[in-house]
Amino acid sequence: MSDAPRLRHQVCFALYSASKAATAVYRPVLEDLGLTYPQYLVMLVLWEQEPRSVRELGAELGLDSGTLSPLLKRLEGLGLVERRRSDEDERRVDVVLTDAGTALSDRAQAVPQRLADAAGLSPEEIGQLHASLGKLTAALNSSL
Amino acid sequence: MSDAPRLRHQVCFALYSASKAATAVYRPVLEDLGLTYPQYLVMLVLWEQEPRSVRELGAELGLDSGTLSPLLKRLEGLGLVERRRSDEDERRVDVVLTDAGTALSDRAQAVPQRLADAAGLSPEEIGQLHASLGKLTAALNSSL
DNA sequence: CGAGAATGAGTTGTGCACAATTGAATTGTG
DNA sequence: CACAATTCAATTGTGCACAACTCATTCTCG
Repeated sequence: MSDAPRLRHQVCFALYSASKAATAVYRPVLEDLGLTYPQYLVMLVLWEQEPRSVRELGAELGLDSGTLSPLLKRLEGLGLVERRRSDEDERRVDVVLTDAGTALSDRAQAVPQRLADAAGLSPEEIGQLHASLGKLTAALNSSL
Repeated sequence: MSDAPRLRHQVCFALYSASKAATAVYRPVLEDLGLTYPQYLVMLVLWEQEPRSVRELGAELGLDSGTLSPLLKRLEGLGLVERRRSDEDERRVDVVLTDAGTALSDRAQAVPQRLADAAGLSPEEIGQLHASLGKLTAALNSSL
């Protein structure tokens, strides 16, 4: 019998699968909004507070400019955000919502409920899962 | 105060972050083996049993031929697998390990422990997290 | 003040994820 | 048997993730 690591025993694969399944549930809902999942994450951050520099967005989401620059360019193309060089620090690019970007927040209200409906977990289980994931992510990131 | 959904409250984002953090922990270890994370997953399946058709690999991993075909071509380029048309059903392509692919299993033994070390969770917490993720993934996938 | 280090955003290149399509092989059904 | 429907793998096209690099701006410290 082989002693190779088994796919189904790996927490790593469980995370990978769960994350893919969650974005798959979101995909059709977000498609109605004209957004991909990472674009939705950026909009979430901006709905909480704007303007935000590319660097700040990256810090919130764990993404670098290599990912964010073209993504923001697409959001700008959709007319949801605008980018402009900061006056105080001309290295920075501040991202702000357009009226259309702000307005989209209303239609995004129902998105998270979709996952809760599909999850089939009790609120307690959801809460505990969320807490465990938070601990795990913090520990993993601090180990790098 | 805004009633927009908040980034940090979303289980979805917790999953996304945890999954990215886990693959980031694996990345340097897998780099020593010359593999990316999805390539490692394919090797895991093959170490358990071979040959496997592209379709079977996809069913195990939740990936389609659009992802697997080029990935397998790269694994073949690395000399770890070979692909050949099935005799019984010429639509199928069977993937088999080369000697080098089989041998790599030994060096992959230590990979999963790396995540456990970095996770900072007790075995009980790991087990419960694993179980919750399994339930969640199953529920999400069945809701599609 | 001025030279070198650090920072912020962008670009390039590689690889994964997924939708949509193609084309060959097989299966099912009349 | 014939032929329509299905299955399987591959390809194309779009977008994300990340490493490595470039370049301008800002900071630091002698």
